[in-house]
Amino acid sequence: MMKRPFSKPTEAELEILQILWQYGPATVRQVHDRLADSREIGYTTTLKNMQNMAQKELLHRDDTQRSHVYTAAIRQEDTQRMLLDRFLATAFGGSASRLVMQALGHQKTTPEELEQIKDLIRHLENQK
Amino acid sequence: MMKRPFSKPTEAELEILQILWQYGPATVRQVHDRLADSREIGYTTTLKNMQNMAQKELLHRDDTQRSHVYTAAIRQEDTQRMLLDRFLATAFGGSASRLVMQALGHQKTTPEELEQIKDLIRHLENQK
DNA sequence: ACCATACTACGAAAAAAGTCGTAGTTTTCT
DNA sequence: AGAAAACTACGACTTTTTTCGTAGTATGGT
Repeated sequence: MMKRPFSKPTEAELEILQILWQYGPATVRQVHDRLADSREIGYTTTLKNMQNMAQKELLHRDDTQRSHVYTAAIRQEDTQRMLLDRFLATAFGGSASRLVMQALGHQKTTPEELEQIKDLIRHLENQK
Repeated sequence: MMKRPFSKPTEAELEILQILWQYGPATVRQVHDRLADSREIGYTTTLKNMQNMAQKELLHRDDTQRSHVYTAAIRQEDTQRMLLDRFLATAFGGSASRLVMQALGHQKTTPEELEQIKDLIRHLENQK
């Protein structure tokens, strides 16, 4: 069963997806207000972007209400994987471990998270 | 001492940096030939990109020879860190461990690399 | 009912990124 | 020397992404 590929979201689109993933279905107004918290941006810009995204099927739209309600149409995990593959190739020349080292070394990671990662590594080592 | 910030390289620029980081100083021709291995692209496109990059100070240029020799002007580590920070924020909502898990789970990583990562984790756990 | 406010639709401008053709020089080859 | 090949400079065109103004319609308050 072949999944239909989805187009790569642009950066502006990712910002919006991020919000929808985090808060669930939302109106343009709600998304826009969040966006506007972090940067200067016009309402119609957000609107247009979300309309485009619905057209590209990055979002679903419920227009039974006057204020349309949008939902992410692609899963966060799938999207992140796709982006990661790309990023790995273009920014890290494909070296996953190099990326991991850099990510772990730089960011503050909680002990719990480190545990999780160790579990995963153990798992990887055992299978094979 | 404040380091001067450098502008974010575009994707095309990253491709070029990648090559220069890997092979060291090179001419446009050399870089272009490598690029052309992986995709269709005109010579003057590569030239123009590298000229632009020199102007932006992403590359240094030695023009004492007829074929100018270019060198990466920014360090691979610094660049990757900057890109990673950005990427982490926009694609993974800032969760480093989530990214790491995804990267390790998906890509094939060699046992040696896993060892390296384990070392790093041990190190992180001990300090604090 | 009237006015202010809130929405959507849509086109188009602005900005950013990528691509390449042409012209003019220098170098190499025969 | 003369022709062919290799380079750089530079402008311009194309495509992609982002941004927003304007117009039109619905809603809510008084």
